[in-house]
Amino acid sequence: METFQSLLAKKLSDALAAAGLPDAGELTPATDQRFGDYQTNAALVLGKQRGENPRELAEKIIGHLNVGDLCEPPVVAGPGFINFTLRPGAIAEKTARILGDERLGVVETESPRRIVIDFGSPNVAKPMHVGHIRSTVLGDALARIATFLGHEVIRDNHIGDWGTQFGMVIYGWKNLLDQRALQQDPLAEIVRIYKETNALATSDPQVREACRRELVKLQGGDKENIDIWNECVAFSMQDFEHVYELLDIHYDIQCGESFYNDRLPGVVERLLKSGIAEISEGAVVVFFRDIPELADKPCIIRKRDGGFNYATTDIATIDYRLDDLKADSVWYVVGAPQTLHFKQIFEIARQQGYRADLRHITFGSILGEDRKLMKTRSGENVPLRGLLEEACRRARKIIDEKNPDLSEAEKIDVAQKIGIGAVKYADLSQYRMTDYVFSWEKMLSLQGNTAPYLQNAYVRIRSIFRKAGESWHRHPADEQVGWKPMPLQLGDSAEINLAKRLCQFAEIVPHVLNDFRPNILANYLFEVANSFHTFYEACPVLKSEEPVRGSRLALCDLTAKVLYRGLDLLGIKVPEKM
RNA sequence: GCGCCCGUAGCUCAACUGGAUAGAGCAUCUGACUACGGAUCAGAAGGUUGGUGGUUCGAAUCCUCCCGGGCGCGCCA
Repeated sequence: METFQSLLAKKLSDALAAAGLPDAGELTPATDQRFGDYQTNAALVLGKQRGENPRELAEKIIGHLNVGDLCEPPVVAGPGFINFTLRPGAIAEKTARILGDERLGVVETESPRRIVIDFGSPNVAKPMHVGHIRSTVLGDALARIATFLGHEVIRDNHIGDWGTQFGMVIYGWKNLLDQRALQQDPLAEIVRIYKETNALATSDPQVREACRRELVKLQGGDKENIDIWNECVAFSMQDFEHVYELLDIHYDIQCGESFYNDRLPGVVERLLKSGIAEISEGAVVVFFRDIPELADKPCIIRKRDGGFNYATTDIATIDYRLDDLKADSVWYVVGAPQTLHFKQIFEIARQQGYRADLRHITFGSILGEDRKLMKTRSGENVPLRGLLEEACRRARKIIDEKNPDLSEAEKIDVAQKIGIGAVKYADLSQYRMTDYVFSWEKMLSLQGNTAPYLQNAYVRIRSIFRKAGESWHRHPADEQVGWKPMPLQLGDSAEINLAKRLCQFAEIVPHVLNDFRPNILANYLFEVANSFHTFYEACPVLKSEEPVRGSRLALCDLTAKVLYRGLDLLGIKVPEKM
């Protein structure tokens, strides 16, 4: 199904051709309601190119525009914009058709790709903390949206389950472990011994050396150390799974760093053989002499002591994803501090001849109330699990106040949907590059541009349908077999605005992936909820007469569907009551 | 020192990638409750987009130089 935007873009293109003009400019939603619904700057661009008067060009283009079925007659405005205002009849017709479409008008991509999305990636022997929210929630939302648009998505959890920290964990396990504490709260005890060993190692060179030896034994396949490592990984995975269950985020594969161990020597060997890497000061290093930006920033892929580091692992990971998984594209949802690292390994991939689309999707840092960076290794981080449980507790408290009549089971379910939704939405509704100030109040506030506001709009609609009778009892997720689009009656400006908004869903969703910005979708959904509330105040639904009543119910129905689907694409659930 | 990112209303953030008079939400003020769920709605107030110079029909957006903040820069991940 074509969107208004794509329909008008085609008509514009036709008109330009008919006028003997080249394609130029773009057709976009109007920047302001006063300018109608859509606008094009084609005449401005052409005027500049050809040294002609833009307003005269605009008139000429309008003379060839054939949009009477969609719009009022287009008008020239300002320096030479052409403005389009949709006719209510066209909006009503489109709205009805979207209502009958399972995809709500969103067309699948014409060039589906296989995309590996690398997100989350917590470290073993450390609990997940607030710093993991952004990558996890953002990556999941992008995966959902890409899937909906017709791409084949592989969600990969690149767990940090290998590396020098295990020297310390194993040393601590052998020397500091408290068995009783391990049984009570395994991960907490592992974290404790890791932290204590870390402290010892910084002050005592002998401990540091002992940790290094444990690491070498682990890497050499020592049975005792491998067993300890396995246990630590298992305990950590249990903790991760609990968080993923709460978040309702699930992976297709979880190939952690250790998965690539036996591939590392081959990677280094191949890069040396092909001349991409060379030996420098005893280490194996890749230099980027031809790239000014990286010229003085070499990348070490084998340390002087023969050990591999995470650059080696990431190169092996790219090989695996492209050669074995046959990915066309890999998206790394990883914080901005690693920008240089990814530039390096992407460049190495390019030098090896890979032509896949590799993207580092960065995001800002999580800051504390003091506006300083929350440190990963400080040990003072807020555990993610506790944070999510706290969110649910706070949501529960509000539900108890606002809606005490719900059953206990409903309260538990609703509190989880609201609490988790609030945390996710807080992240997804803002531009990913800006730093995020962590704040309980901000995250859990149920006022304003928040998940609960959107959920409430949905709940109100569901409440209307509960009262409307049997024939309207379909759930928005249910299939609609045999739905016949019926003409809507759009009279009130609140109805027209809401309908236009709903038609834009198909324009917004694909746009999110242009720059990996779910906040565009979040803001759109907020506008939908806002338009709905305005409509809800201005236009009685159940009390109005047919055919207006049916038309308004249809509008409510589509609003519920758009909110349900839109929030689902963000990984946020909606309750039926709240 | 070099490189990357950021600076928008008192606060938290938008602005569909160069479009018209820069928009929301909190907070503040004024209205609307015998309510299709008020977790709402209508309205007011709030700005030299850090500063400067430039590019052009047009700049928060692009280029220059300053100011301020964050992050990174050979054997950690």
